This record gives sequence, structure tokens and C-alpha cells, in this order.
Amino acid sequence: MIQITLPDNSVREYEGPVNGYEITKSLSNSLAKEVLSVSVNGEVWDLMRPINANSTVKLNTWESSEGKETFWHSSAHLMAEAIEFYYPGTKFGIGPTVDTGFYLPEGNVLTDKDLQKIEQKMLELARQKNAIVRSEISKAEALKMFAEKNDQLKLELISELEDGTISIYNQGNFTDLCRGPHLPNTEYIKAIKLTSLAGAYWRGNEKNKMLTRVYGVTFPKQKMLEEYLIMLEEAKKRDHRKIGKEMDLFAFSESVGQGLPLWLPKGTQLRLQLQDFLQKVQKKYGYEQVMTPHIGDVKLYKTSGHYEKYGKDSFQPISTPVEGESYLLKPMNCPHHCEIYKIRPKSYKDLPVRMAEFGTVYRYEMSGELHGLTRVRSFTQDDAHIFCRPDQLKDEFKKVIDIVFIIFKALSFDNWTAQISLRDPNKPDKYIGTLENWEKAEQAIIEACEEKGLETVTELGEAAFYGPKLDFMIKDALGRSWQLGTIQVDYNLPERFQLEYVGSDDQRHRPVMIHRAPFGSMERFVAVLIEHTAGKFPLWLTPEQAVVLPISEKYNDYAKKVSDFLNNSDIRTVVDERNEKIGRKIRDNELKRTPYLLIVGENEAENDTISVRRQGEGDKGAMKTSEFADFILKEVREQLSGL
RNA sequence: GCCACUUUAGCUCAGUUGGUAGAGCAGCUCAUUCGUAAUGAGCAGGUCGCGGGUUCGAGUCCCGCAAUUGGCUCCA
Repeated sequence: MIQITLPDNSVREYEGPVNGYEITKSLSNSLAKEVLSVSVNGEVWDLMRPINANSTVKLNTWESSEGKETFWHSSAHLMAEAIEFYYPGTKFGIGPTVDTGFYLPEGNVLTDKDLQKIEQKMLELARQKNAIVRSEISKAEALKMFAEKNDQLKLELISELEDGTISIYNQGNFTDLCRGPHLPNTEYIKAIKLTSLAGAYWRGNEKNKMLTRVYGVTFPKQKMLEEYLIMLEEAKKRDHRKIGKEMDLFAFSESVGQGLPLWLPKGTQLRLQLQDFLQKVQKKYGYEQVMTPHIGDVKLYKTSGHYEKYGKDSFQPISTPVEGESYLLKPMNCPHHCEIYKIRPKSYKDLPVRMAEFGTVYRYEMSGELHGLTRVRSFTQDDAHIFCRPDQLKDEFKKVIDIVFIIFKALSFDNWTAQISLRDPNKPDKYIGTLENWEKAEQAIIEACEEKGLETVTELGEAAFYGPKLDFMIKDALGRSWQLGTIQVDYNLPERFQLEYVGSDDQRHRPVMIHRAPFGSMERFVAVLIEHTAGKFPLWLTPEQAVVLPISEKYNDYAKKVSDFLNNSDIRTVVDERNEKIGRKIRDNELKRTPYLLIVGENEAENDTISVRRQGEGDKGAMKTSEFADFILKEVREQLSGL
């Protein structure tokens, strides 16, 4: 007996052996069109593959990740077939899913114009309804087959496989090595959009040759493609680079340099507001603010170990008129903070010391890596270092997690994920510090997260070179994940800087250090905030909270009076003094995303009132200026209440 | 850094097979002084990313460089 779980989670039984296609066909014709593959005892199989009795079977449709993967995998083969039609002899790498992707070898470089051509060919091939047929051959046969094609990429893959049978798939004139699973035939693929071309290192290794990768998406229905394209358009509208330009928040200048952001007045206002907010939270949690220079003696970074990583092949050290003297633009704030710690001897009663700084750091990122505000060469970390006794570590770590959540709550970030990044045990030379300390640090993070009930994923090999960390990620408008907040445990720097405190036993002990930046960096945080809110920031953050719109120039004086009053009440207000009709002023200021539009004319000037309009919501009626001020201050207070 | 695309007025973009540049918006001036999403008219604005080359002639073709964008690798 075969037990079958339908897409709606109902369960049926079926006599075997039989294949997935026959099962769905017998259930209903409409279902037969929707099921793309089957999961047999947890393994995804082709529909046509015979299933033995005593199996549990799940039917995979487009709605399931297994079904989608099958669909896109076959799409990748279809694309390969189309590419081979135009470029015979093309060697294909692997076609990972998520979106469909393919590699081409060097020398066979495609251009955007090819994409349309290939897309058309794919549709044509799909309509031929070619069956996608699995067959199994021995490893020796497979090696022979791809040696004949002189396909080094595939030979490399095959030689790494275990002996035994190897599956290959054929559709139309195209045959390729593949584990599967695949759709029964190409007809399922109804809508195709090849989106972009990119270079990609073979097997993701920089040392290997660069192949061409084609990105695209396919769908079982034309309408789904249309919806997808609309979604992409919408996402583009939220892009922080576009909104940053529109709202005059930040800019770049070729003359200043790549990856060096210029914060415009409104962007600066926004950033200062965020900094002020975090400072207040940190004060409550016992942090003290410090300030340190943007450069430091190279020796400092040799002590810390940062010179090896950041000094040598990034921004070159700055030389001075004095022979042998050189300074480094600081890539991190920690060494400076360690030196502050050392200024005066510490007692166990002094700990924890929590030292915070909005510290601007410089890192020479590779040019191709730069991206808007999310990846730049000069950025300001909302940095702090906590120096504590080992027995305080876990507690301090948990308090930092609390701060991260205060921030996420204040900005209603609810789509975060948390990742514990540990060292890669197989690459000990990538990290500095003793194994014992690494283990202690990793344990502290894991336990703190457990005790906080935090849902996390754990990644090996993602740790910083000096210690393990807990990272918080947020997705941007286009679904790309960015790392924001980070909390790192470090036994290593205290060792290198020989940090000490005197314990109650009158002995010298080594403190533990926590590096933490809940925003990550001001640049990246603002970028993600822009995409998260589409530029409609919470009122407390908005650079211009209200704009006064005089009906005509006759009321500019009164408008000024209103704006002065509001500014004196700590409400950031400007006046739109242009000689334009009121409809025009409303439109322009709505588009600028100003939260409150205050219209003043004859009525308002006489009664000392303003006519209030909330962005996106329309007319809210008239009120006294002082009433409005109270109303706004209350709204801001509420947004920040409980924080 | 590597692969591919792109780069024309402050912004968004046109510019045919090579014959020395256009629009809308923004800006400025004038008129208008207006009641809840675009008042009208006029003016000005460009080393066509930068540097070479081919040509009688290059925004357009070729080469180099730079920056942007999408990826790879790397990372806050």
C-alpha cells in the first residue's frame, strides 16, 4: 500500500507499484496538471519514476518548495538546450535553483541581446512538449560520454561522485548529467523571463575560471510572470538609492571617491535622530560615551591583529615626515577602546565597563562590492565594547540582545532572522586566539540565545577572525538579506592588549570583551530603514515633520509665525513659500512624504489656527497651532513609549 | 579585483544607416494671489563620463580608463 499526501494535506491510499503521474491522473485530471514531482519517503522523485509499495508519497505542486525546485531545475535544462542551439559545444556547469541559473565557460560570452533570443527559443522548445527522460549509466560510461564532448567541467563533477550508477536526463536534443528530479515534459513551462547575465567563478572559488551565469525565472502560468514583474517594479520603487536621491538624504561624488557617502542635511538629521535615540537607550543600560581619533599608530593594529587583515592590502598606512612612523585609518574602533580601558587600573568592582562610540571606520572594499549605502568604504558603527568578568559575560550578552530588540521594536522591524556564527573547525589558521577561548566564547553565545528563547540558525565558518558572533539580518526590498546588528564575544583582544582587573582575591585577571553594534552601521541601517518604510519614516525620525502651506503669498508671514512656534516646540517645520496654487503645494509635499501639511489662509490667520492634512490620509480639519503642537508631541512620545 | 550591462541638461529619458544635440520635470523671469494632488507665458541650461583612434566629419564606429548597475568572491 502506498500512502499519498495531497497538496491540501488530505491522505489517500493506493496500490503499488505505480508512478506518480498515474496516481495524480487517477485522482483528478486538474490535479494531474498541477503536480510537478513527488516526494517518496522524503526524497524528491520524477513523476514518471515507478514507486514501490509501502512508500509514503507527497505530491509536490508549484506551491511547495520541492515542486518549485523541480520546475526551475527543468527550466535550467530547457535554457541549456536553447543555448546549445545557438552556441553548439557550450559547456554547462551546474544550474542551481532559487532562480534558475546556468554557467557557460569562458570564451562563450553572452550579451543582453542573446537573452531575448534564448528566451524565445526556450518558449519554442517548451511548446514541443518534449519528454524529459531519465536514464542511468555507470560512472565509467559517464566519464566516457563527457570525455567525448571534451567537457572538463562535467568530468570534474563526475570524478568526484561515488562509483555506481549516475543519472542523466534527456529532452529533445539535449542530454546532461543530472541528479534530477525533473518535470515529465517541457510543456509545463509556460512563461519565461531571463533577467540578467553575470560572471560567476566555477564552483564559487575565486581561483577558478569565471563562467557566464544566466539568471531567469519561469512560471507555469503567464499571469504569474506578469505578477512577478509588477512585484519587481514595486521593489525598485523602494530602493534606498532611489529614495535617498528623491528625498535628499545622501549622495556620492566621483570627485570625493567611490563608496564614500556624503550625508545631506536631511539625511544627517535622520541619522542624528537615530543616534540620539540609541544613546538614550544605552545610557539607561549603563553605557558611557567616548570619542577617539580616526587614525591610530600602525603598531596599535599590529598589537590588535587588525593590521594583518585590514592594513596590508586595503587603505595603505599613512606615512609621516618622521622616518619609520606610520598611521592607519581605523578599520575598527576596538583597539582605541582597549587603550582607554588601560588608562587606569581596574578593580573587579569597576566591571563591566561599557564604552560606546559612534566611530567612523574605513575599509577598502573591492570596487565591485560597493552598493549604495549598504556597502561603503567609510562608515560609522554604533560601536560599543563591554569589558566584563567571565561570570558577567552571559548576562551582559543578554542585555545587548535586549537593546537590539528595543531598536527593532521602535522601527517595527519584524522580519529579522538571527544567526549564530561559529568558527570553521577545519580551518584553524583563519582565526586568531586559543581553542579553549573560542570554545568558551561560542558556548556563552549559544547559552545566552537559549536563555533568551531566541530562534537562531547556526553557521560554521561565519565567525569573525577574532571571535564568534550573533548577527541579526534584515531583508531589503529586493529580498536580499543584509546583516545589521552584531554581537561578538572576544577573549582574544584582552589577551593581546594585556587587559587586566584586580579581583576580590587580590590577583590580576583578564576581562572578556563584547563587541556590539545593534544598528551594524549607520549607513547600512539607514539604507534598510528606507527600504523597510519606503521613505515614510516614523514621525519621530522624519527630517521634516511638518510643512506650512500658505494659500497665497499674502499669508507667508502668518505661515512663518506658525512654523517658528512649532520649531520652538521641537517640531521640525518648514514653510513652502513658493508662489504656487495650494493644490500644487499639496501635491509636491505629499510626494515629498512630509507627514503633516498645514494649510493656512485667511480663515486660519484670523482665528490663529491651522488646517491639518496628514500625508496619504487627507484633510483632518482645523486646530489651534498650540493644540497641534501638543498633538504631535504626544504622537512622538507614543511612538517612543516603553523604550 | 573578476564577468556583463550602462553612462546625453540638476532629475527622468529621446537621439534612425556617422552629417557637430532634443523632451518632460526642476531652475530663473514675468503675469497671477489662488482653499486641499500639477496656473500660464517666456528665458536659461550640455567638453554627449574621461582620454586616445578611424573618418572630410563621431553622441553614434574602434581601443583604453573611470564611475554606476546586476552578479561572483568578500563583508557592517
